[in-house]
Amino acid sequence: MGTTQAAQGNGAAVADAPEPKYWHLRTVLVRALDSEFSAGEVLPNERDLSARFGVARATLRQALDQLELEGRLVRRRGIGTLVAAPRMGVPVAGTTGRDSWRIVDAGYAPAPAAVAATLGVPADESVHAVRRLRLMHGQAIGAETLYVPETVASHVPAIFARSSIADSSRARSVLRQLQRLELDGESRSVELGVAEEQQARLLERPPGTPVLVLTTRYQAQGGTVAVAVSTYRADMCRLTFGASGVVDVAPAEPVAAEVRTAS
Amino acid sequence: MGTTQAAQGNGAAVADAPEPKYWHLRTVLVRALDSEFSAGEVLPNERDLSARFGVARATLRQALDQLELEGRLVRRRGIGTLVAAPRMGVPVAGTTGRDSWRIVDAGYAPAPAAVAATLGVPADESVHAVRRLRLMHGQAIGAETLYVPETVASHVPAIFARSSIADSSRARSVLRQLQRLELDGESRSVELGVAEEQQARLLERPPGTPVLVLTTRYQAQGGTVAVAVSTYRADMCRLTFGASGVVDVAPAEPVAAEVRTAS
DNA sequence: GAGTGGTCTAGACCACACG
DNA sequence: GTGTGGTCTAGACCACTCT
Repeated sequence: MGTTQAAQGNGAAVADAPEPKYWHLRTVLVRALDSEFSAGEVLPNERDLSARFGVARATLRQALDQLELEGRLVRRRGIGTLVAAPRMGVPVAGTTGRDSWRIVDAGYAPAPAAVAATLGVPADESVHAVRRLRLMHGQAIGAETLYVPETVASHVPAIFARSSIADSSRARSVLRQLQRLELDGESRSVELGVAEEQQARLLERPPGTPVLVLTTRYQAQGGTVAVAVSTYRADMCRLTFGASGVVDVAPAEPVAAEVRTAS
Repeated sequence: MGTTQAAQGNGAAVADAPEPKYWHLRTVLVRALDSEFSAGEVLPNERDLSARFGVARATLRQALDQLELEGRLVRRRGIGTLVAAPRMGVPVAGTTGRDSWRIVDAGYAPAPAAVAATLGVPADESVHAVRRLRLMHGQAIGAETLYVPETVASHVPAIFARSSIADSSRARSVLRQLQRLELDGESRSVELGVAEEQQARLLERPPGTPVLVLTTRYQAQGGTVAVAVSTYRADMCRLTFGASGVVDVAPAEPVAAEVRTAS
């Protein structure tokens, strides 16, 4: 090494698979985290770490980015980089379950196009929208917006019925009516997304934070009577489905299972 | 701008929320993608784009990283950056469903600690492991490893019974026996992960690719008789649950729903 | 003020796919 | 060879938190 470049400096395997430095670093750090650190501990700062490993800070950060995506690190501006606690198992309730939710606000406005289509209402028709936060251990881990057409939640007090006043009276009223419905069931989907400004603020994270987007369609009378779009912090949550909403035992972390593949 | 620095150059909002350049760029690009591009189109190359927007290439790439995480872009080395097709709805079958799976191989080896614990077998005890690929439209979208204790799949032909020979005979035998079981149900969980070398190879993606990790616990006779760990490409998949495994209509993309929040 | 992570730059080389 | 994305560097400033 002489010039300015670096790219695949390649410290370990000599000439096989040009493993990127940041990926190798990640592997090293994973091992260190597993053996020498426990949740809540503070890592050395990025400048020290990058010096210790002989890489540029940007490269080190690329490795830390990965680990943060995996939920193994938490970085706090002005504080440092901490070892994250294991992900929480977040039950996805069989019904509009009885968990710790905190109502944020509610309104009456046109739903996003995709939601309107699912609900089978005209694209520009206003619906009730309830926004709430999901809490766990006093932590905001998810933000949800629940969309309910007026035809479903028709008994909203007259004061709110067609206004766009936002408060928790409307929210409570809408939720109550939804719970009273005889639901045929729910269908759900999960995908990866990033938090936009609004969600990011609710989750107390910067915009762009990866989130698990859970979309729930509440079915009744042969149609979809409500849609909920929830965004859960991908770094902290493991969404759990299934008959029992109980705490689950296995974190299922070792993705790269070793399976003997030859004689 | 005169010196070398840049940081919060802040092109738009003058003095309000110091929005990072890359985030602003992302917003601009999202709009462009929505209005001026369609799936499969090739974007201008990164050097041109960064010049056009007056930012460093690294900054542009930060914006593209976000869009790729959201599954809106696909970057192919040596080719270019393409507009991604909308995510596929991937049904998570109610049972060991009849989808397009391709058996990769199978083996007999100790399961990862977490899996062993869930199965209720000693940590060092060998279990059957079947690895298969999930295909959709001829595309590999997920890789799964299924762990079945020997006590459950006991009728494996003698030739494979306790050897570590890996082939599809063992795989088929194990799958057949699992399907014949009377299952009480399955419980599942979904979390975000990154593909390690092995999975990455199967999914034809570089290591570190974000994946949705789906863990399925098959219940029978009051216990867990098998565990499957599946990793799905997070950029291409939307995992769908629910009574009907049918194609779903609403992509639920607009996460940042606009809810009137004041008078 | 000192220390931390977050953002940004300018320039370089590498690995890959194509003609 | 040419063009593309992928990796890496060295150095800088910004925003935040704590003392």
